Amino acid sequence: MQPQYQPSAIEQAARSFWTASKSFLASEMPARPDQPKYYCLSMFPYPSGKLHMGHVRNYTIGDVLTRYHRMRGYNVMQPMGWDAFGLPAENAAMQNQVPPAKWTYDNIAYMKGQLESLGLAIDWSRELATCKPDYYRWNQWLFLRMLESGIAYKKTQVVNWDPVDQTVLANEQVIDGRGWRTGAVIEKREIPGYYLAITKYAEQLLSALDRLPGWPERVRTMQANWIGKSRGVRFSFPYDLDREAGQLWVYTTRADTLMGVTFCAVAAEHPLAARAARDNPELAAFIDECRHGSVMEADMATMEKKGMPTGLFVTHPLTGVPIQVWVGNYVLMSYGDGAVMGVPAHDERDFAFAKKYGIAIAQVITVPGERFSPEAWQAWYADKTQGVCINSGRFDGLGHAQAVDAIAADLAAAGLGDKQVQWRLRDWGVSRQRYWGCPIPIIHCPACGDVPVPDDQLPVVLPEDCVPDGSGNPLAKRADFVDCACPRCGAPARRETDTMDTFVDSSWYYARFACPGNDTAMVDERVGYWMPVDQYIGGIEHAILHLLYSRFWTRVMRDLGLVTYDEPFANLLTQGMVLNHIFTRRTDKGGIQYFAPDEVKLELDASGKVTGASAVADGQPVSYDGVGTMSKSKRNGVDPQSLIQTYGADTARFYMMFASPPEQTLEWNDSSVEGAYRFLRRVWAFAHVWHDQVVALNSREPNGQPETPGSPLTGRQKTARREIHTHLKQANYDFGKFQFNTVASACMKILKVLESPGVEMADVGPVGGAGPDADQRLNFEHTAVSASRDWLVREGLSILIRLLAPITPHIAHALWRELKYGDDVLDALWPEPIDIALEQDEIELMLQVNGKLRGSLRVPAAADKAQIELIARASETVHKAIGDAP
RNA sequence: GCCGGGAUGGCGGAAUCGGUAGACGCACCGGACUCAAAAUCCGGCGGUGAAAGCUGUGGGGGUUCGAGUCCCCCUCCCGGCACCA
Repeated sequence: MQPQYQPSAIEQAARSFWTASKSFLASEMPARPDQPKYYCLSMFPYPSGKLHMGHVRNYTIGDVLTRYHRMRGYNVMQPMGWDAFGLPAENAAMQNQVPPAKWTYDNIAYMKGQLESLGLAIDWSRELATCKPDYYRWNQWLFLRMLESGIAYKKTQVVNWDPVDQTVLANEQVIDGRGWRTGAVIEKREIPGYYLAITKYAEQLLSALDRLPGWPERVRTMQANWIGKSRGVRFSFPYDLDREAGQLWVYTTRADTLMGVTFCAVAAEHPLAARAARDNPELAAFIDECRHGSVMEADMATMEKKGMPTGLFVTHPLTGVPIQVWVGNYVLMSYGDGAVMGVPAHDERDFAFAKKYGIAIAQVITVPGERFSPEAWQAWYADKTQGVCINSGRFDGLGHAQAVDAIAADLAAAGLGDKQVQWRLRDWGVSRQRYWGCPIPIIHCPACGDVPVPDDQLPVVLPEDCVPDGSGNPLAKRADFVDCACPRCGAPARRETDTMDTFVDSSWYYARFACPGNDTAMVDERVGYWMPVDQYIGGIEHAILHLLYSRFWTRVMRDLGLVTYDEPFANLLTQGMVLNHIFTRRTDKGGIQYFAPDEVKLELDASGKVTGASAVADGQPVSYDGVGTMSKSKRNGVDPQSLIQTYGADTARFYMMFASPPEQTLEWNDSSVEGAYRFLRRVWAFAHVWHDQVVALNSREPNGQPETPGSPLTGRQKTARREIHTHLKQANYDFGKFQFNTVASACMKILKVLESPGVEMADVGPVGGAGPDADQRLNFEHTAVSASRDWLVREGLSILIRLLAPITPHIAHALWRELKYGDDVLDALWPEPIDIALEQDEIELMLQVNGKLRGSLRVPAAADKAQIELIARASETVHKAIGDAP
């Protein structure tokens, strides 16, 4: 055994061993029939070039769980793949004149090497890349099924247009009016495209959230908010304009205030607004302003309410009073019918609007004991469950719920409306005007219109040699792709050049992992064995987009009879981000200069407190700007590759697990990485020192885990053993809670116990001076004390190595073999604390008198309450505490 | 505004059922080894105090023999949603 810990050598050897023994090949036919399956999945990466720390954290968490469950006896599967379509490939292509396909495949090859160097227990035989035809053909196939069932449909609609990426974005991909990827201000454009009717599943997607106890509360809440169910009344104001009769439909959650309507407001894009603008240039100009200006403002919520009267009047559905219609910039065309009733007395926005334009304010709700004033209505009328109707004719005196019921009933009787549920969720627009994506399998025929590509012509293969130049979709210029024959009439036709949103690709990859190699079906019976995913791990940033789409896609597959489960991910762990310190300096020109943490020297006071910072280069002060996500622009990134090269994968993994619980953010600290390395070195050194004794014992009793040592343990050894088993018990508890930071600390504590001098000394009272150093341990005589000591060390090390195995698999693998515990720690039984070891003769009790801590007391573990009280009363501290009391 | 999560030493973080607050690590301080330094090892490390003790988990109340933990009120921080009618 090497005396020095050499991570690169032992890590390479361990990985060669795993590869040679096909250790991580998963099978639907487990070795033992009673083995439960455990499908552990980390969100697959986009092959952007190289791994970042977020990936390392994500995949380490997944790997720890995979290896832990394997040693616990589960039939585990941990696959990996590549979310390989996407815009960065096109951008890189434009910069380097390289086809996106080549760029992507090169990145995959490099990043796969990086993942392998982390020592992940991945079944690479299931690897997939979404940009390969054998994967995306099933996107196309399912899309065609959705067209048949009406889930997929084509429409022309105002869409979110990202001017930088030159493509449409789904609502989910627009954040604060900007593109989720580019940050560019989104424009509105009317473009035809394909949509998936996710709204048909809105009710299911919402109600099933309650049946996902393994998901974080936060994610479920975010999805519920996004789906946005609201109950109210949809009704119409009839109108008759120049003998052109019609109805202005609106939606309200506050039908009880219907009698307080003093105006109506419609969105700029509303047909009624367009009609009024026909002979009103001023209004037309205003509508134009709204259309172009509104989304430009990132802070729409605080934008001033603006409007203009249309001069058109509609009729109040119950009173028949004429109501003026306005165009309002605060009315959204995309929600409800793009029109609202205006009740200034009981709605904040309507109030602001009415006040600005001098529209009447009519109170129709009163709260007993409060005096109404339009300015102060919010203060006393915040809760709609209080208050009753007034000035509302026959509805006077009704509370909120009864008034809504009564008014809805009257509207229904008049044939003008009824109660309705309204959703915030919109259908999912999947057309993208981009090259590097899955082709939409449609052919446009001049005679037959839009014709689906027949199944036997799938996949529609994307040419991989295009180099985009930034001027639109290069597919449109590829005659060999575009020109085709209409499948229906055979006439020359054009192939659709839009590709699918890449979120389609990631909506079902987890199911495909269960069925590698099937080229005749999207999925097969093997999904029945592996799915749903038992543990999914990924970033919180996917809480809405990817996770909601996947839940929707799963339901579509279920309704087509492809799968039988409702939810794809039984348990979800959202790992925290990896942060690092940010150092800056203001430049002369007023800009900000960033300094990498290793370019900064911290100034400390005598207690170790940071008092200032300066740049290493020039000694001038820099300011500390707290922590933030690692990024190139802030110069605070740490490259996983150099970390692994310096310390090895085990140190990187151990540090990641130790620094913070998985769900919390992790603040980078170079010194703590050193600490992790130091610990693993100490583990190795300790194993080296005891190598011969442990090997001797293991060779004598190859299968032996005897629960009693050959010669009895000394008192100190007994205590040490109890401590080890107590830490083990704690570690097992924490593993169950996914609290890996305290598991790591339990490992450190166990090593500390094993290293403590008392373990190898006879009971001769307190040991004077420092304990014997490592070299002396080797020369220790083989007395009875040393025999029981060897036994204790062997047991302690076997526990420690197995606890470490999921976190630092390479060193655990090497030590397990070096010390002859067995051939493969992967096959070792998970360690369990032994009751006898946990027993104590004496226990320490804390003495509290009147709630104040007054000392401690050692009593026999078997003592009963009366005995303890007797001992306590006899103790001096108690006497003193009682005696001092008045 | 609404929803969710937080606040514990110089720092990252422990504390499972209401029962020794600060485990473990980092940083720092002292010592050993060394010509010296690094590495390593030993010891110390919330505040205050010579000590006994007192005090201390964002702030204020409460329940309890006993509260970081339970209840009420407040402040601040992080994340999500938001002219959603």
